[in-house]
Amino acid sequence: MKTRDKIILASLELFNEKGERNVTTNHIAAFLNISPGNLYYHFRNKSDIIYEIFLEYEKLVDHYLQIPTDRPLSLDDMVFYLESVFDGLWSYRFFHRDLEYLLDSDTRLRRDYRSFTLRCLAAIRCILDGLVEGKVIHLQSDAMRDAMSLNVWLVITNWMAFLKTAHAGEDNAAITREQLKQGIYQVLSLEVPYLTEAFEEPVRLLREKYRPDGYLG
Amino acid sequence: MKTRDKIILASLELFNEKGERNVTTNHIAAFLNISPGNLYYHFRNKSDIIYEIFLEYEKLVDHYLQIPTDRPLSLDDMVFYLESVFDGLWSYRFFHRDLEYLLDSDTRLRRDYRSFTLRCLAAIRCILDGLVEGKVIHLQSDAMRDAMSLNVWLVITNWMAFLKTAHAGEDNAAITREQLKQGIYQVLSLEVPYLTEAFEEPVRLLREKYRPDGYLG
DNA sequence: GTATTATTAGAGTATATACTCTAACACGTC
DNA sequence: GACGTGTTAGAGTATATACTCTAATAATAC
Repeated sequence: MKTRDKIILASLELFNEKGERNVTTNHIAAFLNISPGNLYYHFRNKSDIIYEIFLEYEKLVDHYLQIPTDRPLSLDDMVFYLESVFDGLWSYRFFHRDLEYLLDSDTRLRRDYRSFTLRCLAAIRCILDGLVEGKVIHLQSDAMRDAMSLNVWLVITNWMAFLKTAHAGEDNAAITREQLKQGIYQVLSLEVPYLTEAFEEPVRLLREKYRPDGYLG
Repeated sequence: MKTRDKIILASLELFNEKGERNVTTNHIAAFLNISPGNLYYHFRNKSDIIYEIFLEYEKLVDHYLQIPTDRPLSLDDMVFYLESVFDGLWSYRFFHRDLEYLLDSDTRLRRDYRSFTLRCLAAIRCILDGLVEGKVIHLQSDAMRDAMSLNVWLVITNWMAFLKTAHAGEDNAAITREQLKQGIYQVLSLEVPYLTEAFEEPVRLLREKYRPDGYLG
């Protein structure tokens, strides 16, 4: 593998594990057994590494959130989208942790992340529209669909942070991918009141599957 | 005013304005025209300042979230709680920004913040119960009330971060207290499907009042 | 093989950061 | 005015951080 790619991979791994703030360029170089000079040959600065990681994150999510608009959506479709998004969130979980700082120190990232957010919101809105068309949910008003989309986004992007703070464990509270997926339960809860009768039971079962098991304990 | 209190106040102001990560103890001392030695006479380290600020934040929110359980709650009650919580969020807005890092570097804060979160969740749950009793909303199942409480919490605590990222403005995007309050619109949206018929119109009007005016523009 | 370019090592630097230490000052008490 | 306690100044330090520079090595082209 090319050194440049190794740097990106190692950075992502270290960022996810320790948080971007706690990982210096020297750490990354040491982790890879390369010199700082080498690292800086491939990247002008730390921000550039982060930006590169963001581009991959963006690509991944954009890939998964290609919503077909020529057909209604099923419950399975929705589960697929949720699973995909939470997978992405897991793989790049460092990102939302220090988001504000990252955006403040890189205007390019700020611009791109903003449009990424808007794209995600639009995709969520599309999914809702598709689910309405597929008679999974009913959600008449346009404004309510928008409000709902945004709430879905807020719940998804905040779930990881909530887990980290609510977790009873030690400082080094290790959140698992499984626990993260329990955020799906919360998103499904948002949809419950809008379900058509036919889907009340299927979604009940689905939520059962993702139900958290006492993270508040 | 005592120097100790001045330090807390100045720290809060600088943290809110620039983010905790960008504010050093030397900055705080310089801002107050006192020496670093003086600052460290009053606080053993930066974490102690942050912890002290958290205690005030906690006290404020705990004060507002005293929910009477001996009577049903009205719509006005709910608006009061929402306004209060968002006010608190505004006054201590630096806190949620670097939350994970802060909790990682101070186990005492981690412990206390966790119990604070659980208390807030319990309070939200109480409010929902009170609103059901007051026939503002209907929400039968226990599990759904819990899920709803958590979603309310997730939306509230993530609203500020969302604004910061979605804001079209420059790097130094100045979010206003008014924009923050628009988060209330999102919380009210969560409740819409559960409203009793009598409260559909009042809440519609209320939401109108808080409706965002094109932050996505 | 030689010239050129891409890659790498590794020592080094300017700056910042959290924090310390000592001496002085303020202020009340007796 | 002497003593004690609480407060403050300000210089200083050990460490870390992001990043640079030069020279050497590998890869590629011709």
